[in-house]
Amino acid sequence: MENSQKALVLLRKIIRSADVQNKEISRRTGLTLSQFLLMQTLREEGQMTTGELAKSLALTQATVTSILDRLEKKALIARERGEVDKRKVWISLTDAGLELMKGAPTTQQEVFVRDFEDMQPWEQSMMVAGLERAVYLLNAEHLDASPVLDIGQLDRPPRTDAGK
Amino acid sequence: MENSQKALVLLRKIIRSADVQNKEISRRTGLTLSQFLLMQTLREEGQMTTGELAKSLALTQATVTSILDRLEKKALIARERGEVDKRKVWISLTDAGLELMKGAPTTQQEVFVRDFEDMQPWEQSMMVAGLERAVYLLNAEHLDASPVLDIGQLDRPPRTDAGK
DNA sequence: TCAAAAAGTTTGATATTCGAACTATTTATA
DNA sequence: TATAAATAGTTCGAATATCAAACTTTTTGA
Repeated sequence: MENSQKALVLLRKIIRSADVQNKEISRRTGLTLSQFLLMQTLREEGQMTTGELAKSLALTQATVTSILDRLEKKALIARERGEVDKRKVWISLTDAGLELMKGAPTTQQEVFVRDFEDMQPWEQSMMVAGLERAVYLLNAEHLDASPVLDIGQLDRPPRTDAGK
Repeated sequence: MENSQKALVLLRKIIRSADVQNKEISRRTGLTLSQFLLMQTLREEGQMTTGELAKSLALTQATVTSILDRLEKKALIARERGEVDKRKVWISLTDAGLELMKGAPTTQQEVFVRDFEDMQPWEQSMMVAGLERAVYLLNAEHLDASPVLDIGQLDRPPRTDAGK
């Protein structure tokens, strides 16, 4: 098999594996997968508008609105009409929402990290280098992604709305 | 940043990028995302049972049945009752289904392949090796959850219907 | 000033998704 | 060997997801 085909198959395996993980975690939190991914995005990015959420999740605004409706009913997110630009609606996690996401046990990732740290340094570097190269080819460097496991992310300074 | 955190960030970038791509592609084929992913799995794995599909996609059998219903109505997949084990139902792509998937040569993937082939052989090998290692780690953690047909097992032998 | 653009919601339609109950078949065991 | 348990798949009902199109409100640009 071509090397490029091998790489594509491996990438798809990574993606599928992540999908499985996300589904498991979302079930553990009592959320649907879409709700969980939306909450995860919010946790990473802080306050966002409906439109930004839609773009980040590759969904339409209408879809995001309907997911937000349900999360709001559960008091996991809050809507706030923009003050500068009154068309915008700023979404943020409530305390309950933050708590739920903090409690989302990323056991899977913990296992990944433990196994990773068992590898030889040269192996670690090789893997990171390989992944970096793949991300570059996928043109995905610009995508905003944080390591979900990193609890420190939770108290990232709130995004400044200024430039919006 | 820790190497392991770097790796997690890179993996998440790959996953988001793929999600966006998949949504684009599925729209182009006139399929929903779920239908597309199911067809993609079939194309990669060949003939599969409903249950194997469900496990591979991290869905319940009931869900897969309903997606299959719609794909069958469009004549993109075919069901065939197992001969050896009559409880099983073997799913395969029809010619039309194959054609549709062949015709979905994701532009993104073409770009990926072209760029990949521009790389030095040693770089190609490094990337494949890195990805392989990542897939291995991701698999290892999943093994305890579902011992049977694990997602993306590395060197799964080509499917033989005999023993089924 | 006012038409177009932008942000978000609503509506209506189809699809996804699950758990639970069901049928048919196979396997295990007493 | 009889039969209880397990396995494979479907059906059903209910909650969600998802989109396109139409709509409201607000901002921008000419």
